[in-house]
Amino acid sequence: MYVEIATTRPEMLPSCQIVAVHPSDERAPWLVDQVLVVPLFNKEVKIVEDEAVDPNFGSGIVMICTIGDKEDLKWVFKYKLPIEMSIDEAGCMTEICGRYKGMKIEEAREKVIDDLKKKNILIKQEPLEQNVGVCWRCKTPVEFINAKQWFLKTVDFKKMVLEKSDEMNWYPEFMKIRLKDWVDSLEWDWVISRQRYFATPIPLWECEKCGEVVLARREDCYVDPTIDKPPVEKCPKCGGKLIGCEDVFDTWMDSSISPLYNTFWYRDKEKFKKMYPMSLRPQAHDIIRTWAFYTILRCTLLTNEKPFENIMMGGFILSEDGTPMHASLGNVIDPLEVIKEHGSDAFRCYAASCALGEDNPFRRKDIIRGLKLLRKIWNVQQFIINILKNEKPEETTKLLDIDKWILTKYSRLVKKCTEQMDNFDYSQTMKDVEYFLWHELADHYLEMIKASIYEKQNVESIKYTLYTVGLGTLKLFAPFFPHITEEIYHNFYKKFEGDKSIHVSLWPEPLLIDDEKEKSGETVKNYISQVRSWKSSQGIPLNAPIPVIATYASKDLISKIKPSMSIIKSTLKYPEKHEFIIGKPDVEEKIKKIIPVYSKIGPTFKNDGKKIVKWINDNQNEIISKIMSYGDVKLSEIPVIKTNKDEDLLKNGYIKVEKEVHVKGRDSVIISFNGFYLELKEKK
RNA sequence: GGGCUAGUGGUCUAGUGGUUAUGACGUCGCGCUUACAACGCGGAGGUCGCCGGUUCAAUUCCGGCCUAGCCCA
Repeated sequence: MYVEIATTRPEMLPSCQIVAVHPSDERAPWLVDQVLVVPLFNKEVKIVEDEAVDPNFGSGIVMICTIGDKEDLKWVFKYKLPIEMSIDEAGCMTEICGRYKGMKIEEAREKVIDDLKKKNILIKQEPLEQNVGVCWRCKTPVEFINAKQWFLKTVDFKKMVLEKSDEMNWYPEFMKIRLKDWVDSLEWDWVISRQRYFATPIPLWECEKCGEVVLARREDCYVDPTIDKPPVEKCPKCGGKLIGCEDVFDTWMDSSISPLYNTFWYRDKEKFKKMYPMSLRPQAHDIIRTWAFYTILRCTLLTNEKPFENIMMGGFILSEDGTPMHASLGNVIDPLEVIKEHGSDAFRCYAASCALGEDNPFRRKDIIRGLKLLRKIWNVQQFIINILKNEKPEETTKLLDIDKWILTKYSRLVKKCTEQMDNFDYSQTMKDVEYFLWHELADHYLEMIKASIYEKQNVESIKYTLYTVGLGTLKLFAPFFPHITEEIYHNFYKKFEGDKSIHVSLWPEPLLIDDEKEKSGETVKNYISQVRSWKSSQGIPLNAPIPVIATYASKDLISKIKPSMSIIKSTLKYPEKHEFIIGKPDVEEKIKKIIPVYSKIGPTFKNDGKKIVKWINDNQNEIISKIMSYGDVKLSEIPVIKTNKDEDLLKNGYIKVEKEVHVKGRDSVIISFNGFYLELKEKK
């Protein structure tokens, strides 16, 4: 009689301890408690029943060896099996393996299989895909060995660690789940001893005879017990010889006290009280189960308090092809060389553009973007400094609409950036500041005030605004580009501000939020940029005068731009007698297209929405002519749906119209955009 | 195998339950404009990984799959 067993580790037969079958297996009732003889080794083992056996794997019967895998280890503890090792530290078969002793694992495996075949014991052999732990360097499968180690009690403190982790803010939040899953899966304590050459020695001696442990005295540390003498001559218990511990600590034993070390724990009570817990732990996501976990565990055990308030998880910088950098792959990018070539601020621009917690391929080209931005910052600041003429402008209440506009924009930016930085969303912050500097301040505000400054109009309010926004923007950039911002600060702002470095100066505060002026400013900005882009499209140089006689628009629009009349005229080189007129010039307007508004039609008509949209698209001409003659179309006029509603489509926002303007008369040209109509004297 | 995350123009990336999806790099065209031509303006370039579900409407929410990254003492 025999029992069929499938195994991936035939070379472990000599360390087979028991054989297990699932309790529900129909063979279980007569197999359990029977004794089997291990082939080739004539060793007697018992059969047990165990829920953990997978009845669908192999023959449904499993042999338990010391120690093939993690499952085996569990069974070792459960059934208190003897730990008879078949593989030694060198990866060779041990004494108990008989004629296979001294062979390498693979060799022994082959020989055992051969011998099983010879004896006709092997029934079947088939390939199996497996997931085995391997050495990260040489890819050799990792084996369990039986060795004496030092442990730190950990399993008892799982709940404590999770509670402390909940007290901290995790950025991004989902990284906390990784810690939780790790802690929940912990089954044994932390092995803190390592058999290595370089690390912190474990400061203790053991009695040769009775195993008594003698710890180093605190005042004697740092201690290397393989060199230094123990604090007592002989074993205090039996008088035996004391032998220094040759093991060293797991590296995380050292790194897990970094918050304690940095806050002067045990060295300066006051500093410690002030600084602990630390405000921030920045780290990468690959060492959550090590650095983060062991730090929380150890610091909490020693202080009863969490080690830090916030934990921020950066991603990896991958190689340019998107694969992780490894010395062995030869795809490592040396940051020092990048910095040497392009400067560290440009490099930081790339780094800061990577979203928190996400891996990003390194892109040399993104550093070029950084250089461009730095150049823009420099040029904008030089322009501002040049206008300010070595003076700090007085605070003034006589602000122009566009001053209030840019100050409002700036204040909103400060508010947003402050909130984002508080949440470690630095990549968004850098983009927001960049957008503001480049596409609000430089492209629009500076363009709008330029002519005014040259003509010496409104100089005070503009100077005040430039100084405020210039310095504030520089401060917002400071965390990202510490060098260029510091340089500009020292060159100009420092003598007025007094702080010895921009990096110790106060973070800016929002100072003005004016919704109304913000809207006016936006209108002026769009007006000017539309005219500039029209000039550009006509091939007219931007500084060439254009004969725009009048601007027509609604009362509301005119009231928004009229206060900025002088800015508009000087910026666009309008003739002095240009007029802003409420109303429309003598033009003919034609509706070109009817556009359905999905966000209005959808929620109102649900399933009928599609029919309505189709009807609108199919009946463009009919709808256009109805609007031209009656001003609007009613819902009840749509034949494809039944409705009692009598609402007007256009008036109630179910549709939008696209218009085309035609000129009436011959000696002027009309350009129109966003509700404005500009009348130009025709050229020639 | 398990947990977490990501997949968007050529490349990298932002973002959103509303139909014309952001920006950068690259590319093409136009323009020297008293801070910046290493600049400005404009254009081209996308079945938002695949399949299904929820919804009037999905790139977005849900489920499955594929691919990639990190971790699994």
